[in-house]
Amino acid sequence: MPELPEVETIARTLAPEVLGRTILSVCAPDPSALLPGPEAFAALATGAVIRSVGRRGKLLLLALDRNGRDGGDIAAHLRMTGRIVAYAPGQEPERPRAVLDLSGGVRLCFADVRRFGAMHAFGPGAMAAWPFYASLGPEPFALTESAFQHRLGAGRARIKALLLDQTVLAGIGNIYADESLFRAGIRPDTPACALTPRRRTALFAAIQAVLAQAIAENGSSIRDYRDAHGDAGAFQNHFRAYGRAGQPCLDCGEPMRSMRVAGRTSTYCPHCQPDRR
DNA sequence: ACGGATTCCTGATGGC
DNA sequence: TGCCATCAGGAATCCG
Repeated sequence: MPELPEVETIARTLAPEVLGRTILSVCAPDPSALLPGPEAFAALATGAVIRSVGRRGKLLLLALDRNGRDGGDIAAHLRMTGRIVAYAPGQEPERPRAVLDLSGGVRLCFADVRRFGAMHAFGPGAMAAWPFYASLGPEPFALTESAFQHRLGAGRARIKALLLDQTVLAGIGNIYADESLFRAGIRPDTPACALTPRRRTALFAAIQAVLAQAIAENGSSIRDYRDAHGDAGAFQNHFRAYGRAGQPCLDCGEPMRSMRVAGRTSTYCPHCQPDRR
């Protein structure tokens, strides 16, 4: 599922394919893929030039330019199975929900078997008023350690629920929450009020280290994730917690266990991630 | 207010 | 081999 490292990789691989190209036309085999609707999307996007490719949390962002002025934005949320792939002329998109035809014969394809994701088009300045966008917390790499400590608060909310909350920190999903908590030695259901400053420091370092390594490995490909060239990532080969329930802990050999936290399967080592310290 | 359950959706998987 | 139940989960929404 595309989280911060995957979307970052998509942005990096997509940029050289689409920067400076004009959106010539839009088609949507699945009209629900485009918001606020296929006609409105086409009206906002057609004729605009892709000025920059970026990321905010798990959102892939295309900044548009129209006649040298701000042309609005396109924000794609891939949820679980979404893919954004740039196809060269002659290549055929695979099961697209939406296709943007760009100058030079390039086609930007949005595919998404489970249809949870969407591409949103916004006029100039309008994206900032989108509630989801406006409520996003800070980027994990644009935040001081003390600010991170403060954002976790001192309530009874379980730490994993906080890491998954995009208003607390933007970009972390189930994979990187489990991996970060394992590396920090913190059980997923530990309440924030039980985390000492020392534990929070370890968690902050673990989050940054895990995300940086995952970006360096071009993300994690469990099943669906691909970058904008259609290539898989490699961080799934470095998982130490996610998906390893029943397998021996790579640090101590004890069987990994799983529990439900915040509605998600959470895998942890009962020895290396003891409750409350 | 805050946590939990439900909903959306389809393909992979496992049991029988 | 085929069928069916279960599971995967990001975020909106509802509910206690």
